[in-house]
Amino acid sequence: MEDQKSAAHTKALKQFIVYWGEMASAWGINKTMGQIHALLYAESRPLDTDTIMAELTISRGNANMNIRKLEQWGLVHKVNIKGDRKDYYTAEKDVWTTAAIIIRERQQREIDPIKKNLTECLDTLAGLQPSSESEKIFHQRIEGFVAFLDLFEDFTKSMLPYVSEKNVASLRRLTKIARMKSNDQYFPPSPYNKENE
Amino acid sequence: MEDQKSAAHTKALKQFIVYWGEMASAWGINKTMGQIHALLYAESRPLDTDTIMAELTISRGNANMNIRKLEQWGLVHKVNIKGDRKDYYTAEKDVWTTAAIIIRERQQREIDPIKKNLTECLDTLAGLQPSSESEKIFHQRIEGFVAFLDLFEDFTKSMLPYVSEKNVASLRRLTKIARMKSNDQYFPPSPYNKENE
DNA sequence: TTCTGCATTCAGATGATTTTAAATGATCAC
DNA sequence: GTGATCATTTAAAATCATCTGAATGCAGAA
Repeated sequence: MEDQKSAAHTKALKQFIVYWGEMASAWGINKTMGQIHALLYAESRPLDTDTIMAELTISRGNANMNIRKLEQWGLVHKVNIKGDRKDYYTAEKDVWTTAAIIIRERQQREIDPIKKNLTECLDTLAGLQPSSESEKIFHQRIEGFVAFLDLFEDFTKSMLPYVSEKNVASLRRLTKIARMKSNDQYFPPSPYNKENE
Repeated sequence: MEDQKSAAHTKALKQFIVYWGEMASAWGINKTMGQIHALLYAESRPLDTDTIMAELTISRGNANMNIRKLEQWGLVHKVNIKGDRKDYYTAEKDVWTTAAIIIRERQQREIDPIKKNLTECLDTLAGLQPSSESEKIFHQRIEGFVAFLDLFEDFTKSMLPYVSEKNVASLRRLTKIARMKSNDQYFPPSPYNKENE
Protein backbone atom coordinates (compact mmCIF):
# COMPACT_ATOMS: atom_id res chain seq x y z
CA MET A 1 0.00 0.00 0.00
CA GLU A 2 2.80 2.33 0.99
CA ASP A 3 4.07 3.68 -2.30
CA GLN A 4 7.64 4.61 -2.93
CA LYS A 5 8.41 8.29 -3.37
CA SER A 6 11.03 9.78 -5.61
CA ALA A 7 13.67 12.08 -4.19
CA ALA A 8 12.20 15.01 -6.09
CA HIS A 9 8.81 14.31 -4.62
CA THR A 10 10.17 14.18 -1.09
CA LYS A 11 12.11 17.38 -1.56
CA ALA A 12 9.15 19.18 -3.07
CA LEU A 13 6.92 17.97 -0.26
CA LYS A 14 9.33 19.27 2.36
CA GLN A 15 9.43 22.65 0.68
CA PHE A 16 5.72 22.75 0.30
CA ILE A 17 5.35 22.18 4.03
CA VAL A 18 7.84 24.89 4.85
CA TYR A 19 6.17 27.43 2.59
CA TRP A 20 2.72 26.61 3.77
CA GLY A 21 3.87 26.99 7.34
CA GLU A 22 5.25 30.41 6.50
CA MET A 23 2.10 31.47 4.79
CA ALA A 24 0.03 30.24 7.68
CA SER A 25 1.57 32.90 9.89
CA ALA A 26 0.24 35.45 7.45
CA TRP A 27 -3.25 34.11 8.04
CA GLY A 28 -3.40 34.02 11.81
CA ILE A 29 -2.49 30.37 11.99
CA ASN A 30 0.62 29.22 13.74
CA LYS A 31 3.46 27.57 11.90
CA THR A 32 2.99 24.05 13.18
CA MET A 33 -0.72 24.13 12.51
CA GLY A 34 0.02 25.24 8.96
CA GLN A 35 2.65 22.56 8.47
CA ILE A 36 0.42 19.78 9.69
CA HIS A 37 -2.25 21.00 7.38
CA ALA A 38 0.19 21.14 4.47
CA LEU A 39 1.29 17.58 5.12
CA LEU A 40 -2.25 16.29 5.26
CA TYR A 41 -3.29 18.33 2.25
CA ALA A 42 -0.43 16.97 0.19
CA GLU A 43 -0.89 13.34 1.21
CA SER A 44 -3.57 11.32 -0.46
CA ARG A 45 -4.08 8.97 2.48
CA PRO A 46 -4.83 9.73 6.14
CA LEU A 47 -1.87 9.88 8.52
CA ASP A 48 -1.59 9.07 12.21
CA THR A 49 -0.09 11.24 14.92
CA ASP A 50 3.21 9.39 15.03
CA THR A 51 3.78 9.81 11.33
CA ILE A 52 3.02 13.49 11.61
CA MET A 53 5.39 13.85 14.56
CA ALA A 54 8.14 12.08 12.72
CA GLU A 55 7.61 13.93 9.46
CA LEU A 56 7.69 17.36 11.07
CA THR A 57 9.95 16.52 14.04
CA ILE A 58 7.60 17.97 16.61
CA SER A 59 6.55 16.73 20.03
CA ARG A 60 3.45 14.71 20.69
CA GLY A 61 1.87 17.50 22.67
CA ASN A 62 2.43 20.00 19.92
CA ALA A 63 1.10 17.62 17.30
CA ASN A 64 -1.95 16.81 19.34
CA MET A 65 -2.81 20.39 20.17
CA ASN A 66 -2.57 21.59 16.62
CA ILE A 67 -4.34 18.64 15.09
CA ARG A 68 -7.20 19.28 17.43
CA LYS A 69 -7.30 22.93 16.55
CA LEU A 70 -7.38 22.00 12.86
CA GLU A 71 -10.21 19.61 13.59
CA GLN A 72 -12.14 22.28 15.47
CA TRP A 73 -11.75 24.61 12.56
CA GLY A 74 -13.01 21.90 10.24
CA LEU A 75 -9.88 21.86 8.10
CA VAL A 76 -8.93 18.35 9.12
CA HIS A 77 -11.06 15.30 9.79
CA LYS A 78 -10.52 12.28 11.97
CA VAL A 79 -10.63 8.98 10.12
CA ASN A 80 -10.98 5.67 11.87
CA ILE A 81 -9.48 2.64 10.27
CA LYS A 82 -11.14 -0.59 11.28
CA GLY A 83 -9.09 -2.87 13.47
CA ASP A 84 -6.79 0.00 14.41
CA ARG A 85 -7.15 2.00 17.60
CA LYS A 86 -5.04 4.86 16.35
CA ASP A 87 -6.68 8.01 15.02
CA TYR A 88 -5.86 8.97 11.47
CA TYR A 89 -6.31 12.40 10.00
CA THR A 90 -7.00 13.80 6.59
CA ALA A 91 -7.42 17.33 5.29
CA GLU A 92 -10.13 19.09 3.40
CA LYS A 93 -8.84 19.13 -0.16
CA ASP A 94 -10.73 21.92 -1.91
CA VAL A 95 -8.63 25.07 -1.57
CA TRP A 96 -11.66 27.32 -1.75
CA THR A 97 -13.49 25.54 1.00
CA THR A 98 -10.28 25.75 2.96
CA ALA A 99 -10.00 29.48 2.35
CA ALA A 100 -13.65 29.94 3.25
CA ILE A 101 -13.11 28.18 6.55
CA ILE A 102 -10.06 30.24 7.40
CA ILE A 103 -11.79 33.49 6.58
CA ARG A 104 -14.85 32.49 8.55
CA GLU A 105 -12.72 31.69 11.59
CA ARG A 106 -10.90 34.97 11.45
CA GLN A 107 -14.13 36.83 11.01
CA GLN A 108 -15.63 35.15 14.04
CA ARG A 109 -12.70 35.35 16.35
CA GLU A 110 -11.19 38.67 15.45
CA ILE A 111 -13.48 40.94 13.53
CA ASP A 112 -16.90 40.28 15.01
CA PRO A 113 -15.98 41.07 18.63
CA ILE A 114 -14.34 44.32 17.61
CA LYS A 115 -17.33 45.32 15.55
CA LYS A 116 -19.52 44.67 18.55
CA ASN A 117 -17.31 46.78 20.77
CA LEU A 118 -17.14 49.62 18.33
CA THR A 119 -20.87 49.62 17.88
CA GLU A 120 -21.26 49.95 21.64
CA CYS A 121 -18.71 52.70 21.63
CA LEU A 122 -20.78 54.43 18.98
CA ASP A 123 -23.95 54.03 21.03
CA THR A 124 -22.31 55.85 23.90
CA LEU A 125 -21.60 58.78 21.65
CA ALA A 126 -24.94 58.66 19.86
CA GLY A 127 -27.01 60.39 22.54
CA LEU A 128 -24.68 63.32 22.91
CA GLN A 129 -24.79 66.53 20.99
CA PRO A 130 -21.36 66.80 19.41
CA SER A 131 -19.74 69.69 21.21
CA SER A 132 -17.12 70.46 18.62
CA GLU A 133 -15.96 69.92 15.09
CA SER A 134 -13.46 67.25 16.02
CA GLU A 135 -16.05 65.28 17.97
CA LYS A 136 -18.30 65.22 14.97
CA ILE A 137 -15.45 64.06 12.78
CA PHE A 138 -14.43 61.37 15.22
CA HIS A 139 -17.98 60.13 15.33
CA GLN A 140 -18.07 59.93 11.55
CA ARG A 141 -14.78 58.07 11.47
CA ILE A 142 -16.00 55.31 13.75
CA GLU A 143 -19.21 55.10 11.79
CA GLY A 144 -17.21 54.82 8.60
CA PHE A 145 -15.13 52.04 10.03
CA VAL A 146 -18.08 50.05 11.33
CA ALA A 147 -19.80 50.43 7.98
CA PHE A 148 -16.66 49.12 6.37
CA LEU A 149 -16.58 46.06 8.61
CA ASP A 150 -20.25 45.43 7.91
CA LEU A 151 -19.92 45.62 4.19
CA PHE A 152 -16.74 43.60 4.27
CA GLU A 153 -18.49 40.84 6.17
CA ASP A 154 -21.45 40.97 3.86
CA PHE A 155 -19.18 40.83 0.88
CA THR A 156 -17.16 37.94 2.22
CA LYS A 157 -20.28 35.98 2.97
CA SER A 158 -21.56 36.57 -0.54
CA MET A 159 -18.37 35.73 -2.31
CA LEU A 160 -17.16 32.71 -0.44
CA PRO A 161 -20.04 30.37 -1.13
CA TYR A 162 -19.84 31.43 -4.71
CA VAL A 163 -16.35 30.18 -5.21
CA SER A 164 -15.08 26.65 -5.13
CA GLU A 165 -12.92 24.63 -7.42
CA LYS A 166 -16.04 23.93 -9.43
CA ASN A 167 -16.73 27.46 -10.49
CA VAL A 168 -13.48 29.31 -10.65
CA ALA A 169 -14.43 30.31 -14.18
CA SER A 170 -17.47 32.17 -12.93
CA LEU A 171 -15.35 34.03 -10.45
CA ARG A 172 -13.04 35.07 -13.24
CA ARG A 173 -16.02 36.43 -15.07
CA LEU A 174 -17.12 38.36 -12.02
CA THR A 175 -13.64 39.73 -11.57
CA LYS A 176 -13.80 40.94 -15.13
CA ILE A 177 -17.13 42.69 -14.51
CA ALA A 178 -15.64 44.42 -11.52
CA ARG A 179 -12.62 45.50 -13.48
CA MET A 180 -14.74 46.90 -16.28
CA LYS A 181 -16.98 48.81 -13.95
CA SER A 182 -13.98 50.26 -12.22
CA ASN A 183 -13.40 53.45 -14.12
CA ASP A 184 -10.73 54.84 -11.87
CA GLN A 185 -7.99 52.24 -11.93
CA TYR A 186 -6.54 53.12 -8.59
CA PHE A 187 -4.40 50.49 -7.00
CA PRO A 188 -2.09 52.35 -4.69
CA PRO A 189 1.51 51.70 -5.71
CA SER A 190 3.92 50.62 -3.02
CA PRO A 191 5.65 53.77 -1.88
CA TYR A 192 9.05 52.28 -1.29
CA ASN A 193 11.14 50.02 -3.47
CA LYS A 194 12.88 47.76 -0.99
CA GLU A 195 15.68 50.33 -0.90
CA ASN A 196 17.58 48.72 1.96
CA GLU A 197 17.97 45.03 2.83
CA MET B 1 -7.58 76.01 17.75
CA GLU B 2 -7.33 73.18 20.27
CA ASP B 3 -10.93 72.25 20.87
CA GLN B 4 -12.24 70.94 24.14
CA LYS B 5 -13.32 67.33 24.23
CA SER B 6 -16.14 65.88 26.26
CA ALA B 7 -15.52 63.03 28.66
CA ALA B 8 -17.56 60.68 26.49
CA HIS B 9 -15.48 61.59 23.48
CA THR B 10 -12.24 60.92 25.34
CA LYS B 11 -13.49 57.60 26.62
CA ALA B 12 -14.72 56.54 23.21
CA LEU B 13 -11.43 57.55 21.64
CA LYS B 14 -9.48 55.49 24.14
CA GLN B 15 -11.63 52.46 23.43
CA PHE B 16 -11.38 52.97 19.74
CA ILE B 17 -7.60 52.96 20.00
CA VAL B 18 -7.62 49.80 22.09
CA TYR B 19 -9.90 47.95 19.69
CA TRP B 20 -8.03 49.06 16.64
CA GLY B 21 -4.81 47.93 18.23
CA GLU B 22 -6.34 44.52 18.85
CA MET B 23 -7.62 44.26 15.35
CA ALA B 24 -4.30 45.29 13.95
CA SER B 25 -2.76 42.10 15.30
CA ALA B 26 -5.27 40.21 13.23
CA TRP B 27 -3.93 41.93 10.14
CA GLY B 28 -0.20 41.44 10.57
CA ILE B 29 0.33 44.82 12.13
CA ASN B 30 1.69 45.21 15.61
CA LYS B 31 -0.36 46.71 18.39
CA THR B 32 1.46 50.02 18.70
CA MET B 33 1.43 50.53 14.96
CA GLY B 34 -2.30 49.94 15.00
CA GLN B 35 -2.87 52.26 17.92
CA ILE B 36 -0.91 55.09 16.40
CA HIS B 37 -2.89 54.63 13.26
CA ALA B 38 -6.17 54.64 15.20
CA LEU B 39 -5.21 57.84 16.95
CA LEU B 40 -4.31 59.58 13.73
CA TYR B 41 -7.35 58.22 11.95
CA ALA B 42 -9.65 59.49 14.69
CA GLU B 43 -8.05 62.93 14.96
CA SER B 44 -8.95 65.53 12.44
CA ARG B 45 -5.69 67.40 12.73
CA PRO B 46 -2.10 66.18 12.41
CA LEU B 47 -0.29 65.22 15.61
CA ASP B 48 3.37 65.41 16.55
CA THR B 49 5.48 62.66 18.05
CA ASP B 50 5.28 64.00 21.59
CA THR B 51 1.51 64.09 21.54
CA ILE B 52 1.41 60.56 20.23
CA MET B 53 3.85 59.40 22.89
CA ALA B 54 1.81 61.06 25.63
CA GLU B 55 -1.53 59.85 24.34
CA LEU B 56 -0.45 56.21 24.09
CA THR B 57 2.18 56.24 26.85
CA ILE B 58 4.88 54.76 24.70
CA SER B 59 8.56 55.58 24.36
CA ARG B 60 9.98 57.90 21.73
CA GLY B 61 11.82 55.07 20.00
CA ASN B 62 8.74 52.95 19.78
CA ALA B 63 6.68 55.85 18.47
CA ASN B 64 9.31 56.72 15.94
CA MET B 65 9.77 53.21 14.64
CA ASN B 66 6.11 52.58 14.17
CA ILE B 67 5.31 55.96 12.70
CA ARG B 68 7.99 55.32 10.15
CA LYS B 69 6.60 51.92 9.35
CA LEU B 70 3.16 53.45 8.88
CA GLU B 71 4.67 56.05 6.60
CA GLN B 72 6.45 53.41 4.55
CA TRP B 73 3.20 51.57 4.15
CA GLY B 74 1.55 54.78 3.05
CA LEU B 75 -1.07 54.72 5.78
CA VAL B 76 0.27 57.85 7.43
CA HIS B 77 1.70 61.01 5.94
CA LYS B 78 4.14 63.52 7.26
CA VAL B 79 2.79 67.04 7.41
CA ASN B 80 4.99 70.05 7.82
CA ILE B 81 3.56 73.04 9.54
CA LYS B 82 5.27 76.26 8.56
CA GLY B 83 7.36 77.85 11.22
CA ASP B 84 7.54 74.58 13.16
CA ARG B 85 10.45 72.22 12.97
CA LYS B 86 8.54 69.30 14.39
CA ASP B 87 7.11 66.67 12.10
CA TYR B 88 3.38 66.19 12.25
CA TYR B 89 1.53 63.14 11.07
CA THR B 90 -1.88 62.44 9.70
CA ALA B 91 -3.57 59.25 8.53
CA GLU B 92 -5.22 58.27 5.32
CA LYS B 93 -8.91 58.66 6.06
CA ASP B 94 -10.71 56.51 3.50
CA VAL B 95 -11.19 53.09 5.06
CA TRP B 96 -11.21 51.36 1.71
CA THR B 97 -7.96 52.90 0.62
CA THR B 98 -6.59 51.90 4.00
CA ALA B 99 -7.77 48.34 3.55
CA ALA B 100 -6.35 48.28 0.04
CA ILE B 101 -2.97 49.36 1.33
CA ILE B 102 -2.93 46.76 4.06
CA ILE B 103 -3.93 43.99 1.70
CA ARG B 104 -1.37 45.10 -0.85
CA GLU B 105 1.39 45.03 1.76
CA ARG B 106 0.46 41.59 2.94
CA GLN B 107 0.24 40.36 -0.62
CA GLN B 108 3.68 41.69 -1.42
CA ARG B 109 5.47 40.66 1.72
CA GLU B 110 3.84 37.37 2.48
CA ILE B 111 1.95 35.85 -0.40
CA ASP B 112 4.02 36.73 -3.45
CA PRO B 113 7.29 35.19 -2.25
CA ILE B 114 5.54 31.97 -1.35
CA LYS B 115 3.83 31.81 -4.69
CA LYS B 116 7.17 32.25 -6.36
CA ASN B 117 8.69 29.46 -4.29
CA LEU B 118 5.84 27.10 -4.93
CA THR B 119 5.98 27.74 -8.64
CA GLU B 120 9.66 26.84 -8.60
CA CYS B 121 8.85 23.78 -6.57
CA LEU B 122 6.33 22.86 -9.24
CA ASP B 123 8.87 23.38 -12.00
CA THR B 124 11.15 20.87 -10.35
CA LEU B 125 8.41 18.29 -10.45
CA ALA B 126 7.21 19.19 -13.91
CA GLY B 127 9.93 17.38 -15.83
CA LEU B 128 9.51 14.13 -13.98
CA GLN B 129 7.24 11.30 -14.88
CA PRO B 130 5.09 10.79 -11.80
CA SER B 131 6.17 7.42 -10.45
CA SER B 132 3.09 6.74 -8.40
CA GLU B 133 -0.47 7.70 -7.72
CA SER B 134 0.40 9.77 -4.67
CA GLU B 135 3.01 11.74 -6.61
CA LYS B 136 0.45 12.63 -9.20
CA ILE B 137 -1.99 13.73 -6.53
CA PHE B 138 0.61 15.79 -4.73
CA HIS B 139 1.48 17.51 -7.97
CA GLN B 140 -2.16 18.35 -8.53
CA ARG B 141 -2.51 19.69 -5.02
CA ILE B 142 0.32 22.17 -5.41
CA GLU B 143 -1.06 23.20 -8.76
CA GLY B 144 -4.43 23.74 -7.18
CA PHE B 145 -2.95 25.87 -4.49
CA VAL B 146 -0.90 28.03 -6.84
CA ALA B 147 -3.94 28.51 -9.03
CA PHE B 148 -5.80 29.61 -5.95
CA LEU B 149 -3.17 32.17 -5.04
CA ASP B 150 -3.14 33.46 -8.61
CA LEU B 151 -6.85 33.90 -8.77
CA PHE B 152 -6.94 35.38 -5.32
CA GLU B 153 -4.38 37.98 -6.29
CA ASP B 154 -6.18 38.70 -9.50
CA PHE B 155 -9.42 39.04 -7.63
CA THR B 156 -7.97 41.30 -4.99
CA LYS B 157 -6.41 43.54 -7.59
CA SER B 158 -9.73 43.80 -9.39
CA MET B 159 -11.84 44.48 -6.38
CA LEU B 160 -9.76 46.84 -4.36
CA PRO B 161 -9.43 49.68 -6.81
CA TYR B 162 -13.11 49.33 -7.42
CA VAL B 163 -14.12 50.10 -3.89
CA SER B 164 -13.71 53.30 -1.97
CA GLU B 165 -16.06 55.34 0.11
CA LYS B 166 -17.29 56.88 -3.10
CA ASN B 167 -18.75 53.74 -4.56
CA VAL B 168 -19.79 51.49 -1.76
CA ALA B 169 -23.19 51.32 -3.41
CA SER B 170 -21.71 49.67 -6.49
CA LEU B 171 -20.03 47.11 -4.32
CA ARG B 172 -23.35 46.33 -2.70
CA ARG B 173 -24.78 45.76 -6.15
CA LEU B 174 -21.95 43.42 -7.04
CA THR B 175 -22.40 41.54 -3.80
CA LYS B 176 -26.02 41.07 -4.74
CA ILE B 177 -25.07 39.73 -8.18
CA ALA B 178 -22.71 37.27 -6.59
CA ARG B 179 -25.35 36.15 -4.16
CA MET B 180 -27.90 35.65 -6.89
CA LYS B 181 -25.57 33.71 -9.09
CA SER B 182 -24.58 31.50 -6.23
CA ASN B 183 -27.09 28.71 -6.46
CA ASP B 184 -25.52 26.49 -3.86
CA GLN B 185 -25.59 28.56 -0.72
CA TYR B 186 -22.68 26.89 0.91
CA PHE B 187 -21.08 28.82 3.71
CA PRO B 188 -19.46 26.24 5.92
CA PRO B 189 -20.99 26.47 9.40
CA SER B 190 -18.64 26.66 12.32
CA PRO B 191 -18.26 23.10 13.54
CA TYR B 192 -18.04 23.95 17.21
CA ASN B 193 -20.20 26.21 19.26
CA LYS B 194 -17.72 27.74 21.68
CA GLU B 195 -18.43 24.81 23.98
CA ASN B 196 -15.64 25.60 26.41
CA GLU B 197 -14.36 29.01 27.49
C1' DT C 1 -9.14 -6.59 37.44
C1' DT C 2 -4.57 -4.97 35.37
C1' DC C 3 -1.94 -3.99 31.31
C1' DT C 4 -1.14 -1.62 27.00
C1' DG C 5 -1.42 1.80 23.66
C1' DC C 6 -2.72 5.92 22.60
C1' DA C 7 -4.74 10.67 23.41
C1' DT C 8 -4.73 14.72 26.19
C1' DT C 9 -3.22 18.15 29.47
C1' DC C 10 -0.13 21.33 31.55
C1' DA C 11 3.89 23.64 33.86
C1' DG C 12 7.95 25.18 32.58
C1' DA C 13 11.51 26.02 28.73
C1' DT C 14 12.41 28.21 24.57
C1' DG C 15 12.24 31.48 21.15
C1' DA C 16 10.29 35.44 18.71
C1' DT C 17 8.56 39.95 18.90
C1' DT C 18 7.97 44.29 20.95
C1' DT C 19 9.29 47.95 23.90
C1' DT C 20 12.29 50.77 26.27
C1' DA C 21 15.98 53.88 27.45
C1' DA C 22 20.06 55.68 26.29
C1' DA C 23 23.30 56.98 22.63
C1' DT C 24 23.96 59.01 18.38
C1' DG C 25 22.84 61.98 14.32
C1' DA C 26 20.94 65.80 11.95
C1' DT C 27 19.46 70.41 11.42
C1' DC C 28 18.51 74.89 12.72
C1' DA C 29 19.17 79.42 15.52
C1' DC C 30 22.31 82.00 17.34
C1' DG D 1 31.62 77.61 15.72
C1' DT D 2 27.84 76.13 20.20
C1' DG D 3 23.60 74.75 22.07
C1' DA D 4 18.89 73.35 21.37
C1' DT D 5 15.57 70.45 19.41
C1' DC D 6 13.97 66.74 17.46
C1' DA D 7 14.72 62.17 14.66
C1' DT D 8 16.85 57.73 14.43
C1' DT D 9 19.36 53.65 15.81
C1' DT D 10 20.65 50.24 19.06
C1' DA D 11 21.27 46.81 22.71
C1' DA D 12 19.18 45.01 26.32
C1' DA D 13 14.86 44.01 28.91
C1' DA D 14 10.16 42.78 29.00
C1' DT D 15 6.44 40.53 27.07
C1' DC D 16 4.10 37.12 24.60
C1' DA D 17 3.28 32.94 21.85
C1' DT D 18 4.72 28.44 21.08
C1' DC D 19 6.73 23.97 22.07
C1' DT D 20 8.31 20.24 24.88
C1' DG D 21 8.29 16.30 27.83
C1' DA D 22 6.53 14.25 31.58
C1' DA D 23 2.25 13.18 33.89
C1' DT D 24 -2.32 11.90 33.53
C1' DG D 25 -6.55 10.01 31.47
C1' DC D 26 -9.15 6.73 29.02
C1' DA D 27 -10.62 2.70 26.48
C1' DG D 28 -10.08 -1.91 24.99
C1' DA D 29 -7.57 -6.51 25.57
C1' DA D 30 -6.46 -10.18 28.37
